[in-house]
Amino acid sequence: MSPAVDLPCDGDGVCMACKNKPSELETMTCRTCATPWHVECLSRPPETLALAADWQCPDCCLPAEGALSDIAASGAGSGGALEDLIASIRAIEADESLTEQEKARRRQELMSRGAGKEKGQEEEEEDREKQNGDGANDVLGLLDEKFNCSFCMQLPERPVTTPCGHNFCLKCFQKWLGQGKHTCAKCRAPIPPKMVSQPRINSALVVAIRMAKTVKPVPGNKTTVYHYICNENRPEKAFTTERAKKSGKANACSGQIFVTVPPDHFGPILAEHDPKRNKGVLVGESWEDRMECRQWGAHLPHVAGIAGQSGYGAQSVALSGGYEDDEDHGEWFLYTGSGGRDLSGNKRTNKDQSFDQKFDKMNEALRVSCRKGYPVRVVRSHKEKRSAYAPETGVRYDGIYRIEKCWRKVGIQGFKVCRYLFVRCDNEPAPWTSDENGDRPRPLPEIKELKRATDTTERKERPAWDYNEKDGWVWTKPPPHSRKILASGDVEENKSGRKRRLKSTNVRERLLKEFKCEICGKVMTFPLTTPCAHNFCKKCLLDSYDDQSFIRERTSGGRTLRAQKIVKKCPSCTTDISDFLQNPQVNRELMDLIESLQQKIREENLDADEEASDERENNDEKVDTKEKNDGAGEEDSDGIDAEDGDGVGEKCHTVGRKEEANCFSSESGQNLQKAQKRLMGVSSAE
DNA sequence: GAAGGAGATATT
DNA sequence: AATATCTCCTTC
Repeated sequence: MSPAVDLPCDGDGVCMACKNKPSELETMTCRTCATPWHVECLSRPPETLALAADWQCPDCCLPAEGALSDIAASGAGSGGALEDLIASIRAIEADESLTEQEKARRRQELMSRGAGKEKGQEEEEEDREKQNGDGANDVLGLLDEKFNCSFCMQLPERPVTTPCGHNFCLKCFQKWLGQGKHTCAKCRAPIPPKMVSQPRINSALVVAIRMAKTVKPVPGNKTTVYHYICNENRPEKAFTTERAKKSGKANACSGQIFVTVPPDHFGPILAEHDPKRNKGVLVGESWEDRMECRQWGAHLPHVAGIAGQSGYGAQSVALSGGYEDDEDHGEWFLYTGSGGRDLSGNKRTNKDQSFDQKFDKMNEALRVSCRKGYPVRVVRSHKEKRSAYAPETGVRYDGIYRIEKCWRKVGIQGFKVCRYLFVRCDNEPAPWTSDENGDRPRPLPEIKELKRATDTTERKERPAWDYNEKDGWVWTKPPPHSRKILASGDVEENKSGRKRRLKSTNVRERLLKEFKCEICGKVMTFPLTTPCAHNFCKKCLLDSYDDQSFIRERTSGGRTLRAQKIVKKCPSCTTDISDFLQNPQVNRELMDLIESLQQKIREENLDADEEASDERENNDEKVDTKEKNDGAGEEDSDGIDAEDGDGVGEKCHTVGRKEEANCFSSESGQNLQKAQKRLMGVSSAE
């Protein structure tokens, strides 16, 4: 429609004009908007090398139609505005502390700010940004940057969707149109005249974005995916921060956590938790040091020997020779609790005990694992020099143990220490044995020191991790539900967490409802947004026109008349969308969002199913929990959480205990199927 | 060359 | 604040 419009390169570096991918030498980058352009396809390439170095693209430079001048004209209006703006942009460019991405963001911000903004609007903008930051982005983690308006880099306030399926703020869009641009700023597809003169707000998006912005950050769920994503931006190896480098000191930063288990995951780390290798953490696997061991989730704390939470349980321990009372017999060992040492000041290596250990903190966590019969992962470090079972180098995963008993005794140094009897109970043989089978239940060793023991605790209930002839060592009840709802750094892990979570579930489901096709009423598949801002499944919309042709041939008395365009009204209004229907483009951003939402909901349903099982377990235990009040203050009852399952768990209540114990692992598979079916019910539009 | 001081780091 | 570490650096 327009003569020789200059086109830049797209995100993949392909020139939108000639469709070739020019080499770096053949492209020029605009100094203002940092967009690459194919030099050969420019209608007016720079004449000299000097000009090329300081080149501005056609979108940014031409005084008559350039964005900058328009902004200057429509903005402050004063003569110096343009110069000011350019000076500001140069300043951003020159700022070496900014990343390229940050520079681009600031440039965009400046451009949109320059365009005649009233006072107070900036503040509003900041608020909005804030909300984007800890609201939408964190809440759902779904309305991420790819959904932002490409002009202002924010979630669209009044979103409009082009027929080519791209979303922008109305204001930004209109500003763009005001510059005489009648093509999509993202893909350069032409924008129909009707939309130019009267852009429509996509109200489905409005509601969705508003909802996302108004909810507070929610703890995600404990799904593996979540924990994985949290670590994506870390390097693969442990690293040294700039700060540490400066002082020439330690390399104590952990690299990525590769496994997708929550930090308080009990038991083996299975293949399903290991997206990287898909094999899980195997017995005998070893790592260079505690940092690397941490990355594979076998034992997370990089200093402490016990991983656990008082009142909840301990997930893993490390044997590294820190306590001289330890006694290692391979298949069983006596472990000493932590504490009792004065490490104040800089006495990090102080091995001298100066006070009694108590069953608190980590020691209490171990005691909980003892009472419940939880599986505890054990790693041995080369630093354990007195044990024949310790590895020569590095840190090795030796499998699952159970704590059969714990007590206190007076240790070698004369102060009381907490003691734990660990007995191996893994389906895989230990790294030091030539036996090809895993452990079988074995009689407890005779412990001489038990005679002088105090505060002895033995397990009274059925262990959560136990042996049966058919399956070996398995969970006899659902593993404790992860309390690590948020990623590291979370401090708000309490009862209110559950409320917010409940809300978030609803929000996600409501969000999905917002994305209903206006024809089939189900969540859209391949969503189309018409220029009149109505949303449909691609299939629904295309199917609703019997006559697939766009032009009607007319004849009159043997004479061919001018062909007549067939009017195709939008199913939701009277607008003729026949032009749009010729080449309807799926709103990919919207589709991605919908898919993410569905994925989240599916995971949450799975989660809810598990929680329902948790509750059932709790009910069973209610009788004997009375005597235990340990950690009551900080432990929020799992039973409350279970209500999240919106009735999903109901059915499970009819399942007998015995069956449930045996088929626990297959149960989750069934849940997956159930969840998938539910989801299909919502989303299948075909 | 070994031992230990000191600073960094992550989790409770 | 504590912790069953890691590293670089200094001291013996």
